[in-house]
Amino acid sequence: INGFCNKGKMDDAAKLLEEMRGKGLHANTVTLSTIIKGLCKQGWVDEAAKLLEEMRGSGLYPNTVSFTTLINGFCKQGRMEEAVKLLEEMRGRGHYPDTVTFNAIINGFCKQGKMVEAVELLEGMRQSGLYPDTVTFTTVINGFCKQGRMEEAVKLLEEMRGRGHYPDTVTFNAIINGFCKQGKMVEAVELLEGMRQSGLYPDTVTFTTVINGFCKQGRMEEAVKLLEEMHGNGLYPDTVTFTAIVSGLCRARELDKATDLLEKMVREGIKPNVVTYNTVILGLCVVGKSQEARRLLDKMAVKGCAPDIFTYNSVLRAMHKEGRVEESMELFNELTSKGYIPD
RNA sequence: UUGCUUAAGUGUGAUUGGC
Repeated sequence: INGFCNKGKMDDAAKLLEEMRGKGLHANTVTLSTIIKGLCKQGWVDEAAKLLEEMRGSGLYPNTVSFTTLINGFCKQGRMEEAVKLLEEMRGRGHYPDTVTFNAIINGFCKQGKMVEAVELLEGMRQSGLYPDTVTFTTVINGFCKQGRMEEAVKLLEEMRGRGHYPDTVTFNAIINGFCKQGKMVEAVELLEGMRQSGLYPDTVTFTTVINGFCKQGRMEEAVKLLEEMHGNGLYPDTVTFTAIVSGLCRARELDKATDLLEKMVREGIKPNVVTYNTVILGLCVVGKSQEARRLLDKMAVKGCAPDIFTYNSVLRAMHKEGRVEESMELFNELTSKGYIPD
């Protein structure tokens, strides 16, 4: 059931649940939490909340994990008031929030850019007898990074160390990304090379972050050099890594190299996903090759990668720019008939 | 009864040319 829920296949999960019942097996708290998570992942948070509510008095009790999962679901939708209300409710029902619960809420505030609330909660956890952990600090550090407040991010990194918490690779990745987004590649590379001194190893995300930083500055040679360095570190580029470079090549108007790289990654057994295709399609559109873009849109579908509204928008806009009104009308009809909602 | 094992929750990277 967890496997299906993680893949978003709620129908299959329901079938298994049904099969369980048929065999006289009872769902338990873990089953309940698993299904709540599955519903939330689909964006069906209200259904998840209803499910938790309905389980009252059914002998199937939600616990701290169940509540936290649902709280995280609300947070992911930016529904912070409801998340906080649920926090109160679980307390009222005798379930104590733990560090994971707070981390979910703190992340929710960070994603809304509400750093005051996030820091307040980080400091206020103690009053609930809870201690922030590496995830808590990383969450808030990332929040500062996303706002470009790098001084505060670094200050918090030092503070967590002072409090005896060790940053991990994810913490560094967040900070490195912050510097990259500010165009401060010197600092980013320094951290990439310096993290070993903290006993930490860069991973695929670290390299991809810095590679993307170089790509965004049009420094493709340095990006490719880093890509090659990965192997020496026992790391392999993944779909995201390749997409970052493909995007850089598109930006640099090197469409031939971008399409070559797309084919190369397939040969190396790394599957392009919808973002990768969108990147190349947008690249083609921008240089006025809407027909080639259209062909690639059809091809991705054949390869089992469904286009999304982003894909269609790129091609539609390019067709209009090129004065291909009929083709764009045709494509528009196609997307609506396939059930896509124009945005 | 005791022990072991397994299953659920939180943080980081890629596509978003108005010029």
